[in-house]
Order: sequence, then structure tokens, then C-alpha cells
Amino acid sequence: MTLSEEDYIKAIYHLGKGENSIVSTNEVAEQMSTKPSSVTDMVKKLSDKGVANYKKYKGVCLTEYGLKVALTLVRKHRLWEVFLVEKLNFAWDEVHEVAEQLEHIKSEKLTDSLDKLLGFPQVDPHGDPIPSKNGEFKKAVKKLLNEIPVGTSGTCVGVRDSSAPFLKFLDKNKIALGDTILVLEKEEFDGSLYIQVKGEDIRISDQIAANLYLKITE
Amino acid sequence: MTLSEEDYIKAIYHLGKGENSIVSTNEVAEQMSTKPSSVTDMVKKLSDKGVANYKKYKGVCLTEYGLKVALTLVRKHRLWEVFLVEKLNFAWDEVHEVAEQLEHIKSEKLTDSLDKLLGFPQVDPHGDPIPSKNGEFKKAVKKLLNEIPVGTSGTCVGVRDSSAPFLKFLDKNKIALGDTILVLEKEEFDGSLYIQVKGEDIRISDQIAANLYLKITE
DNA sequence: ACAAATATTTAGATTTGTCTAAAATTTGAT
DNA sequence: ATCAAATTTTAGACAAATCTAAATATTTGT
Repeated sequence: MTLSEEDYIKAIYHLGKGENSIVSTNEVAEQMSTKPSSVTDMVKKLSDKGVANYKKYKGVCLTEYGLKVALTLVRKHRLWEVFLVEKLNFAWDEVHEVAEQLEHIKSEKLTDSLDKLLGFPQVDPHGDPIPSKNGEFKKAVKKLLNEIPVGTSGTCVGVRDSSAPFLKFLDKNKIALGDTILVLEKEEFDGSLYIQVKGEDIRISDQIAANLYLKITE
Repeated sequence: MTLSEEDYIKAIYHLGKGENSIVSTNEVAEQMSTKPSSVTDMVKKLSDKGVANYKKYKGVCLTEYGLKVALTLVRKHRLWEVFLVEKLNFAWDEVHEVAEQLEHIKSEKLTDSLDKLLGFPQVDPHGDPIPSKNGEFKKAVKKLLNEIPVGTSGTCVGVRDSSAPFLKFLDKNKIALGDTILVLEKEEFDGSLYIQVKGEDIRISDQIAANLYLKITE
């Protein structure tokens, strides 16, 4: 599989929302910052290779084999992201570009050893799940913290309110993007929550919880 | 710099023995398993880009800038080799192919963080020196163990006698390729040596020492 | 010094991945 | 149901990196 082919496979996979739905030539072109005509050429080739199913004017999706290739790429990408954050102290938002390169390295042994070194992580620094060696993985959904049931945990991935006071609050309570948050208890009376962040238990109000997005794997 | 250009730069560098001597079109073609005509085309391009000096029919060498690029590639290659052996438990002889891919990853931050994670190693698993961030590094030479002065250490890189009895001896004394050996003491009477391998001090005869190659950085 | 052998370059073709411009197909609004 | 707009494909061109075969330059042996 060439570098370019792999990039197309990943684009088709991601546009298909992991459900391998059919995606259009234009969508792929948009996603990849290329031209629709280039996409047509490439999906023909991928189809010939048994990686994708393509029908003229009807769009393209991955074959079973193509899906496997895509999942391997996603697995490698996310493992490298964990490596960069955990072992090399990269920041949450610095890892993507480098992981885009690293995901193309071809060595099953490397991927699996990396997985082991990192302790077989389930999610990447963005809270997205990491496929296992045989391609299984859970879906992740993005929810507001106040919609998450007691006992489940997720990765902090964004804010709904990006005003200075709210961000300052997060900072003061040492809540940062990429942190794992566990919902310990919910107060029925006012909707406030006890949560665990970085080993510490803190209480936050419903208004706070309604403005913080977590990604959880269900 | 494209992948292909980087491969040519590395080939010119290595054929020039690190001294940046002039190398011939044919030598480069041989080294890269490609055809001389392809080399001609590429070195013209590298010359236009200010990476190499090329004179028709006279051969090619790197410019100051090209040398810098080459040293960065060598640095990355060897750091990744250390990573694979030290952190992912790859064997001595499994690392080269993967490092060939990893050396092309473009991220200064990645390279320097990796260097730090590994504790700023001086040599790779083959005993070859790792250039520092600014391109300085010592030369390595290959010598028989019995020619190495007391107090210096090197990396075990090969054997002169590859007979079963000799290899069995090495195995029994837990001496393997890639090990670091320190010469502790030399016995004048019979030329036998006290050496340190993997933290243990052992005594070996002159005949043994005369059949084991070490790489030392002087 | 010069012919033969070797090394190197040139010319032209090929493959991969891309593009533009034009043609074909599909979609959607009335 | 029709036709204009949007989407998609085709045709032809291009750049990068490679190759083969032929031409040219250099080196070597006597």
C-alpha cells in the first residue's frame, strides 16, 4: 500500500463515520484538499486492488479488507499519539501532524511492541478509542459532562462556553483538555457533581458540567 | 526534501566515509540498487538545490548544507535504533529496516524528545556514534578486543572466528552482539584479559580476545 | 599513445499521482 | 416532467522518479 493510497483509505474510512457508509467523490476531495478528478482516479485503483467498492457516479466505500487496512492505520495513529503525549511529553494539540507521518511506518512488530510499552491503552489523548490488534474497538461519543451517568469516565475534549471566566475556572480546578474525568456522584437536589480528575475528587456545579464536553466509549 | 532525495543524500554521505569525499555515479547506483542513469538525474537535482556538488563525469560530494542534512538523518536513524532495542526490546539485528523508515519522520521536537527519553545516548546498538543536535560526533573504529587499551570500552559487533566452539563459548559467557565490553585489566604474562560485560567481570584468554570485534569511539 | 574496456550521460519511455478543462450524469426546483 | 445546477467522470497534460538503449567521455593496458 503506498502512502497516498493509505491516505485515501483513511479519508474514506473517516468520512464513512466508521460505519463504512458510502461517501462521494467530492467529499473525499474536500477532506483531502485535492480535486475530484484525482479522487476518481484513485478510487478506481483502490477498487481494482480490492480495497474499495466503487460505482461510477454512485460513490465509494471500503471492502472488508480495506476496512482492516483503515483500522490498522487508525490503530497506529492513535498509539503514536499516546506515545508522544505519555512518553515524550508532547501537548495534547501537538501530536496530530507527527502521528500522520508515523502511522505509515510498516512493522507489525513495532506497532504491537509500542502497544505493550504503553500498557495497551484504550483511548488516545483526544479520547478516541484505539482499535485492538484484530480490529475491534468501541465507538466513542461526545457528550456534555452533565449527561454522563455516574460511574462512567471520559476524556475532556472541549468546551461549550469559551468565555474567560469559564476557562479560568477550569484552570483553577486543574481541568485541562485531554484529562480523564470520572463521575463519582450526582446530587439530585441541584444537579451538582462529584468528579475525579487527576486523582483528586472535586465538586462542580451543574452549570459547569453543562459546558464541558467529554468523549466517552460506551 | 523528498524521501528519495534523503536516501540519495544518505548514500553519498556513507560512501564518502563520513569525510565527504567525492563518490562516483556507479558507486551510488550500486549502493542504492538503482541504475547509474537515475543517479545522474538525481545528483543534478541535488546540485541545483544546493545540497550536493556535482561535476559531469567527475563524481559528487555533499555541500556543507547537504552534510548537515545527512547528519540529521544519521542522528535520527541511530536514535530510533536505540529506541527499538532499549524500549521495545527489538533484537540487535531487527532494527535497521524499521529505522530506515523512521529516519524520514520530520519533527525536530520528536527527535530531540526521543534523544532525551533515551538519556542522550552516544552510540547506537551497532556501536556507531550518534551525532549531537548540532551535528558533532566522534568517529568509530572496529578493532579486535585484544588490541584495545585497558580502560576503554566498546560495543561487540562481530566475530573473526565463527566456528561453533567459539560461538558456544561466547554464549556460555553471556557475550552477545550489541553488548558493551569494558577492558579492566590485561595480564602481561599470557595476554589474558579481565573484562566487564553486562555488569559482570570475567576473564578471557588472548585467543578469545583475538577473535572478537568491538567498535570503539575514540 | 591509442584502442579496448569501463564509466557516465543523454534521449526517450514508463509509472504514479496530480491537475485543468470539457463532457457526461445526477439532482432538485418548479 | 423538464431543465438548470451541481456533481462526477473523461481526456489530455505535467512533474517526479525511475528505466532501457544508445551515445559520449574517461581510464587502462600495452
